[in-house]
Amino acid sequence: MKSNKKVSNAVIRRLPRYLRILEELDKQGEQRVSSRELGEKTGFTASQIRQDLNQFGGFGQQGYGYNVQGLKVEIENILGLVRDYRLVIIGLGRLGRAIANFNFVYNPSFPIVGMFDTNPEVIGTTINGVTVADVKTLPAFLEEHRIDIGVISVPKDDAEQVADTLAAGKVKGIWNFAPLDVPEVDGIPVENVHLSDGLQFLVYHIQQDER
Amino acid sequence: MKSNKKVSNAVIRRLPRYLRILEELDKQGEQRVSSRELGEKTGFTASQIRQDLNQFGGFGQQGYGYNVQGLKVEIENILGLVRDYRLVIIGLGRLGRAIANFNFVYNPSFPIVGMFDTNPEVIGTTINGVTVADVKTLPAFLEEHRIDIGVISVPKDDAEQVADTLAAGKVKGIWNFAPLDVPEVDGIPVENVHLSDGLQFLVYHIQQDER
DNA sequence: TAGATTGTTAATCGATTAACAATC
DNA sequence: TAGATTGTTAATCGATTAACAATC
Repeated sequence: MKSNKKVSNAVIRRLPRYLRILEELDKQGEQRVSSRELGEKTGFTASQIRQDLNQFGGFGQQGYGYNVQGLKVEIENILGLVRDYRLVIIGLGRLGRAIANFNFVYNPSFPIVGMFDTNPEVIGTTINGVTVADVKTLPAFLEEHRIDIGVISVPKDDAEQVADTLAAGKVKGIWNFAPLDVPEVDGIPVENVHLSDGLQFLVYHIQQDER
Repeated sequence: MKSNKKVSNAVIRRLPRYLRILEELDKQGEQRVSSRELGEKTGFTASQIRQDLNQFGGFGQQGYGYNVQGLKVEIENILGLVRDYRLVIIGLGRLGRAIANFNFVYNPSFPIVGMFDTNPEVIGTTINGVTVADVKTLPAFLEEHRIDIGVISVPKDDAEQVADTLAAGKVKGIWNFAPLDVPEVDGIPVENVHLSDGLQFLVYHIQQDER
């Protein structure tokens, strides 16, 4: 760690992309990579990559570049990907089950350890080995277990209340899939996912091409 | 339409958010909204909102603000949300099925009219009324039907090849969920979705708070 | 050593915010 | 009319790119 002034979110959001490429290169057995190569593979400029990485430290070596595995580990450390993060998910309708399944397959370091819903037909069912409980039991569950991240996939109108319950239960972050922006509660970071926004952005460009 | 210089993507990406709020206000029966109110609800500054909207035209009225329904329609027009867009989805494993279900519920204007996979156990099954076909039949299907958007949810190593097939079949846009960045082919716009990146961004902030 | 590539400063570019005249 | 709020220009801010000395 080199500087103590806050690093911008724009930089942080690029780190997972760098990480993806580094994992790829590592799997291919590559030992070194230059900022130029990394630029080609990520679509950013070499200059920007060096600028970004130097916010955190001088990970490279003049005349050589970066050690693939070393840089991968550095970025994992920066992002905090050094331990598992335990999730609960609230709302196991279609969307919730989809997220649970996706997460089960693609994010093994983010185990979902609790599932909650209000629907009596859903409560008691088992998804990826976890039994869905009544959302009324959520506060007690959060009290008992140390939960890192709450995933919200309930209907829009219930989302804020769920966020409040999660905040009261001292989760450390909220990953929201309900189609509204959940505001920060108690300074707990929130990541609002709006898949449809990306689709609408795509449509804009499709329509531009049609002119 | 007022100016003909290209509007930046940063602006376009904010439009779906404005639209969400306007739909909400419209549903609540609100007739008018000021840039200040819109700013409070979206988290952007009033100044930025006026600046953004004026890239496309003067939709407001001094001393009054914006007409909710009018502005909603304007933004829908800008984004191109004036007709349905027909999708095909390739890859109906866990992730693909999740996306298909999500899309079926939340994006009714984006019907999935074709589903394709390589797995004999998946081919022939029906999801939301659509029967999964062998991916070998995809080129013929694209030839026969006018498809707007191809959704990619195949394993990483197959994604680029699928993208090429979609491009050859003259889709107008690609919505990619495979965990790599599909590059543009033939200038066809691509929206790469990386859910895990958002989760990693969240983890960074969680870990910062723990300092 | 010579060549390559970083780390870092300075220059540029673009996006956001502030300010206010226009006007409903 | 007076008050409110836009549209728009100018100022500021921040992020990206360029350049190059340092150095492996």
